[in-house]
Amino acid sequence: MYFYRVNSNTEENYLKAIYLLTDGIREVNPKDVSEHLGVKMPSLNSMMKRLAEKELVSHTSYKPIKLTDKGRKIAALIIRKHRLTEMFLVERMGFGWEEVHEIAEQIEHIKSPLFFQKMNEILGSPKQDPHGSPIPDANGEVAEMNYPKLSESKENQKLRLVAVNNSSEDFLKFLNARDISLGLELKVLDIESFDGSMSVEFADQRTQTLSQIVCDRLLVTPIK
Amino acid sequence: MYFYRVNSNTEENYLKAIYLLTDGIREVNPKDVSEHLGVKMPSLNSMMKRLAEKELVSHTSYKPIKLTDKGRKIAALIIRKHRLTEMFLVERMGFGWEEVHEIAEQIEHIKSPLFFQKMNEILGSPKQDPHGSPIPDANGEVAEMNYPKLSESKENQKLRLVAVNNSSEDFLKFLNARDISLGLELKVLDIESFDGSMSVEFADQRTQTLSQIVCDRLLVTPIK
DNA sequence: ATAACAACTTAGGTTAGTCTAACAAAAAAG
DNA sequence: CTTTTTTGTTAGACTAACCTAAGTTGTTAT
Ligand SMILES: [Mn+2]
Ligand SMILES: [Mn+2]
Ligand SMILES: [Mn+2]
Ligand SMILES: [Mn+2]
Repeated sequence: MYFYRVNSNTEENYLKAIYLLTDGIREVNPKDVSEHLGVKMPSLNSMMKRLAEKELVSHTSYKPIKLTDKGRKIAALIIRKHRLTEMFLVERMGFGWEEVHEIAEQIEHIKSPLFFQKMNEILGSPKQDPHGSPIPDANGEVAEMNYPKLSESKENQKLRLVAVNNSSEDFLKFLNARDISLGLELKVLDIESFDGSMSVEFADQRTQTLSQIVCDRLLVTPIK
Repeated sequence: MYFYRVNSNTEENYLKAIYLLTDGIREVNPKDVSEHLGVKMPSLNSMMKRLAEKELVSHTSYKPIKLTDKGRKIAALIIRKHRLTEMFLVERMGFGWEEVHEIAEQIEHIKSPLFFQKMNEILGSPKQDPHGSPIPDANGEVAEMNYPKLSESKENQKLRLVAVNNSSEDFLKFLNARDISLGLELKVLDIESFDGSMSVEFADQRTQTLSQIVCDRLLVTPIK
């Protein structure tokens, strides 16, 4: 019978960062992780030693970082808790999708399997979070959805907005102000070749021009 | 314009412990606080220095400890978050009253005023937690309810169970097993003078004998 | 009043998690 | 193929939160 070693919140945040930068499976350069977390390289470096010691990451000097199977599973389960929380906050507590990330960043570390089990039941085992990101299952398995960006679409294509790439409050408020939310149907009318901006028509006939930066952050799926 | 200094989870736990041992206003001996928190005296001692430095407690060497007004308010607001959380877990997430304390112990430290505001709204500004303890208001003011213990009641008195003194999982499971929950009406039939145990009759005619230890933990109010 | 004991404080050590400064390796530029 | 720049590592310092061991103060018991 093994003892279940609990990781600190900080360790969990490092694991999650690596997961998000690698989809769990690729490698990532230390610098990118340190920037993602907002810590300096020596902090990253000593944490990698600890996590390597615990066999949650594999890392040899001057080489990129990768999660081990064990590390990947732990990270996926933290992300599961994060996304379940976001869904719960939106669906059961009346939060807007732009308000939930910071709170979920904290609640994901709550030590209580039952708490997240209850959330999951209440929500009916949701498969996506409020931003369209997939929720890993209770074993840490993720159904990878590889939706294309709106910016990669062609003219006249009819699309449905299924996820956003970026959950920053500013960006989501920008979308709110324009009544752009998940599930929205749209058609690409025109693509400006010199700046990559797109004119799109929404289901309710509204027409808007979206900058390339915005189009890069909207994930879509073709319809009809 | 003042900057709002955030306290660490640990600092919050110390403040809360002192509050619970003093009702916010009395003094308490360092030893009692250290035992309540499960830390050794030197840990308590150095934390008292920090909190005194921050003007949240007043403490001079070899004297008992007291919260300052500032410290009392902060502590009451943490207790508010704790009890709101317990209520939310029971009322909106289907937890039993015996399951919520440990989770609330963690969630009380979540940094998000909006999160607790939403909880409060959803619950309709509850005045008590699932164990009958009063929930401080948003200014940290508490309506002190001084319910007597069942053990202090006289024979033939009709009573309603309004709170429990102790929220340990074991005790609450003991009550669950006997279908004893808040609101239950009961009558004291008989008091054993040599061990302080009581025979009580519940509203549904069931009759039980409760040990003094149990009767000490049940808070009641007279009816009719 | 003095001894014994419990409560409290001080000194100093540990681990987690961060940082800056200095150095080493790898990658990019010339 | 050097030189420069960027990336990564090591060393060492700092704070928060804990501990043990040793000494002090205050309180009870004789
Ligand atoms: Mn998020
Ligand atoms: Mn987090
Ligand atoms: Mn509680
Ligand atoms: Mn707590």
